[in-house]
Amino acid sequence: MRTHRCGELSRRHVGQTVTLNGWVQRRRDHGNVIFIDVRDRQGLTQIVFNPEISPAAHQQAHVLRGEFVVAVTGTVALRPEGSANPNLATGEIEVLVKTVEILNDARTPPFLIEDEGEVTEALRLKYRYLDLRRPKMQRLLRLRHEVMQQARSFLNGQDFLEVETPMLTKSTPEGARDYLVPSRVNPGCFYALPQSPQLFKQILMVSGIDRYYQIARCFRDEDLRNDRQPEFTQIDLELSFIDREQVMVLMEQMIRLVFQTTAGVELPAPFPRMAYAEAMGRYGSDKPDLRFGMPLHDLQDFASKTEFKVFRETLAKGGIVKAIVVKGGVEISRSRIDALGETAKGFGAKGLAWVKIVGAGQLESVIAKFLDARSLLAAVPDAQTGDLLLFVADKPKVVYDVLGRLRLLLAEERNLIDQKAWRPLWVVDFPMLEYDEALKRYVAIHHPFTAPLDEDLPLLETDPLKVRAKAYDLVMNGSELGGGSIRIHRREVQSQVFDLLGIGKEEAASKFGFLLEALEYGAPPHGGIAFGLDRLIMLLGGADSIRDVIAFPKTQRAQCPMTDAPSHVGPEQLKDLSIKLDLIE
RNA sequence: GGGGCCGUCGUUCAGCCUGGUUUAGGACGCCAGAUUGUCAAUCUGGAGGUCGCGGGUUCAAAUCCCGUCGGCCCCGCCA
Repeated sequence: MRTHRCGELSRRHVGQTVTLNGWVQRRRDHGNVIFIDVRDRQGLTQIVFNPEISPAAHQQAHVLRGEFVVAVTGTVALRPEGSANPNLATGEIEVLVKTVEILNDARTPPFLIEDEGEVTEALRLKYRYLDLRRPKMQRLLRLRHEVMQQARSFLNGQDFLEVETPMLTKSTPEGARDYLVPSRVNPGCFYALPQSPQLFKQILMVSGIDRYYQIARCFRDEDLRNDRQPEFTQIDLELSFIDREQVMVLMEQMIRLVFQTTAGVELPAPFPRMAYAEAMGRYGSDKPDLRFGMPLHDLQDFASKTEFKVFRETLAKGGIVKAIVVKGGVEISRSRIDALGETAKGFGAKGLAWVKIVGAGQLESVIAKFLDARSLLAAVPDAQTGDLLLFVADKPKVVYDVLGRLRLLLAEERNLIDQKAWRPLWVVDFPMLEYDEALKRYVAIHHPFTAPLDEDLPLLETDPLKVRAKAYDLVMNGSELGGGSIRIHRREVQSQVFDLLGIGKEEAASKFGFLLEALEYGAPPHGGIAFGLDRLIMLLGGADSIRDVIAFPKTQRAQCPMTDAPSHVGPEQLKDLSIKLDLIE
């Protein structure tokens, strides 16, 4: 079989007799001389069939077709003067074939195995094994492997133990919808596939594992998106006897190493930090994209003094007024601004006020007569002649959300994003709870095991919404790479939080009883974090869909076009599981 | 649950708005022949499509209407 890979031969090998195995990429038949590119994971090598070297092999070359699997043996030779191919790693040499063996033939593939020319994704997924032969997909799979290896090797070096946790586990309240698995030996009972190994990794801390990690598959039965699959992978870890500062410092090292070794990207040290309140106030997002400016400007003072009724009434009702500055935005047409207004309404705003600064102290706007140019420009020092200001007045949550999203949309539209920049950011001091109007109760922003800041502990009883958590998210270029927290390690605090979340004693006992009990047996202070591996690969590899970084992903309807999963099962299988179907039309 | 875009030879795209001039066209691929230096080889010739599916309007439907299936994007959802 093979002596070399298709990407490794160079002028060093000239004169050697080698055997290559691989797939026929392309055949160029010149009559007497036939060229074939043989491809494997490593690359391409041009092999030459010449009747003067081997009439038999030359004869056989006529039947070779794309994607045939071959073994070729021949001599490595320098290509003739002027015929080297500088675009090919092996372009200086070629293999003069003595013998060729067809290891397998192949049907004509439904699409070409090359990066050029996009093919419908449905077709790619049906023939995923062919799609994965394409260099782009090979590169992404390799990148994924390398990221995992770098993370593993870093964590191993830091004395972490890789421990596997169950896939068949217990359904938990809160969070996403669970994937359920019926239990045959316990009729009527169901396992849930883990949404994350959260509870187990905390238990492992109680077990004295001290430092745990796992490249963990997680399952969430929610609707899919461009960056969301029903099963995805986390680099999941947990540490004992640490505080959040130590976690962040350690994780920065890991992320910096991964970026450096797998993508050659040097990230700043240390990563900047930002409190949640500042992220929301300045960027309208808890995962701000720092590759461009366009911050939100606070207009409380200005709005309180203006004649514009909408602003004043919003303030009177406890709302806020903020604005973003679109540099050079006077050129934006009225119809485009109206469309932005519709977009803003789609995001939940009641409306979008706008002002064009057409000259020194000169405003152009339907509301210009209510506004004093001088005090507006004083309130928004960024704004200059030629700029467009967009205002939203509403409850804080709406203002942040709408302006935050407009900020991203406009940055994209106006090409303000530095595509080469890498801007990591730790977002810290998240609120622990928010109030869910629909459920009429508090819900955990991170999860119910997140510890409150020590100094905010008393607020748990007096003003729970003011309580900040020992949580941290790592954000890169506006997407969340990972998040974690220091956990509650004392039973009484955990019970208090469950009370606030409206999780009764009985429910807590039946759902998390094992964790609560474990906390009573000497649980060490602990905390951890989980990184979304798929999204990390997307960022590093420049992939525009999560499906491109997963070998066998699902379509938007959570189906696999290759295997046709999920599928119906026979009555015997259902009977074994004590399941009767009641399909709703 | 909701909104949007898309579906035409193996692939990809045009044609659709404004129904008939289309025997549904181009490129890539495929097949055959030619070809001794190509590497997205080239040249010549050829095969290949019930226009996703069903129904309707019409003298006439790829084209207009309704429904349906599938793909993608987004909102909701994703502690």
